[in-house]
Amino acid sequence: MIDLRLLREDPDLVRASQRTRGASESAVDTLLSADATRRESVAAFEALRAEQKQLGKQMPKASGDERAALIARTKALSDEVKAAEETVRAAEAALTEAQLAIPNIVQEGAPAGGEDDYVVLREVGTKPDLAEPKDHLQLGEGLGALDMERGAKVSGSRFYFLTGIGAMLQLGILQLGLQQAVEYGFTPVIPPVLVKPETMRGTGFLGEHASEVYHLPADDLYLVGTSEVALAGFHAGEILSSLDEPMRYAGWSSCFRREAGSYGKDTRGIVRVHQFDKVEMFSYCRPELAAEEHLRLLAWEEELLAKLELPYRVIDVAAGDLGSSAARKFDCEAWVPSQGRYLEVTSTSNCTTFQARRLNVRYRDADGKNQFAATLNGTLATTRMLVPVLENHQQPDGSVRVPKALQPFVGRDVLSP
RNA sequence: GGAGGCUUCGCCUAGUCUGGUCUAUGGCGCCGCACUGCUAAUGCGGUUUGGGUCUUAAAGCCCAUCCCGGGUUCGAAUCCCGGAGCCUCCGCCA
Repeated sequence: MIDLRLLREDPDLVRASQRTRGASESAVDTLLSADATRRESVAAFEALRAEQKQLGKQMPKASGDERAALIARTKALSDEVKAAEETVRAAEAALTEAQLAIPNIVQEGAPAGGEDDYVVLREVGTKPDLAEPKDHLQLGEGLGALDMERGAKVSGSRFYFLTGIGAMLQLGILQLGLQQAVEYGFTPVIPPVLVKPETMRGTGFLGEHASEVYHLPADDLYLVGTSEVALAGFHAGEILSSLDEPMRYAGWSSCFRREAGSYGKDTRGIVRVHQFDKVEMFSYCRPELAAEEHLRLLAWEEELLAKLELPYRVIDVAAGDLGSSAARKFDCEAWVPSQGRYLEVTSTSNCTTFQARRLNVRYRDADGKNQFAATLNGTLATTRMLVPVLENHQQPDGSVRVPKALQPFVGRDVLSP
């Protein structure tokens, strides 16, 4: 959620942000008035409550008629206090609702507009020259690495088995990612993948993404769509004693997504699936350092893509496509020869203090004051990377060259049928 | 699954039976100051968090906060109900 103080001081900044996203400007005025209403109701309640406490103090000393009069007075006051409290509660609920309706303030420099208004920052690597590229599914099946049919038999569409060399390849990619993260000082984490509603809500995934999330009603738990959820919740409600250096975590987990509303989209192979594995970078840092930390996460993502020897491009995602928590987002898209297009394989978001405000993650600054931390996340390695890895490194005979960095994990330099 | 115990301002802890003087005790830690010819000891002071109000700002004042949510009451850390977490024992499973 956005900072109400900032909103009061500079509502035009928020309006401008809404404009770049193509989102509602009137929501800003709704929030402003909800804020004013809440403060009025709080003041009214507190005045009554102060009187009640004042009179309550006289009670033990009073006796006889005086006491009877006091009780009569405070009895009436008691009802007024309860009513005022109820008003405050309603005002607070209205405020929260209005506050949740406004997404994070877009970082300066992010392109305005919608999904197609991204800006390509750079293209890296050389696309392979393939006469008739096979797609990852053909290659994967040919290698005995991927079994979609049995995935569907056992669990339904968008489920799959990674078998033999496919399993090794995926583990290799993930381990390569985790190893790199550890080298750069990340704390590796294997988090729970089932989380409580408050954790899911705190990270913002029960808003516009609610239909994407698996819910287990018997236990009222949610399956995470990314370990970002658990890593963001890790320090929820805490005051971090020092944040001079960013606190960096690398979460390794399975991820679950319902992919509701994507029927007919990316139905072939493992591009879009209900369950996959991912190593996710997550960083808590001081807000003023968030922008540079964001670039660092992006650089680490690119470093991994380079190790996988993939051609890719980096895009600066347009404001309208950021999602509610991000102020800025960069995607790395790997080249997919069979489709002749780039495919998103990693994504890094700077959530500034938006997510931390909801999760109540703070740190003590140099003056000893508590401030909300900034949170950032970025994909390091994921199942989806199997697609460009198989396709870009394929050879005419259907074998696949293993990138050097993966060879120690996979145990061979060429995968053949 | 059953029974019991616990949860207090960073940590430990008093207070809960017997509701008001709890504006929550003490210790440890931490911060500041004083003193001593150095970082030790001692003394004094400060030290939950959030919100409101006022202010250029600070201070001040007010409200909330004793795991969470309800209730009883003029008044709840304290009594009642529900829930969560932790611990112990029993059962079950491994």
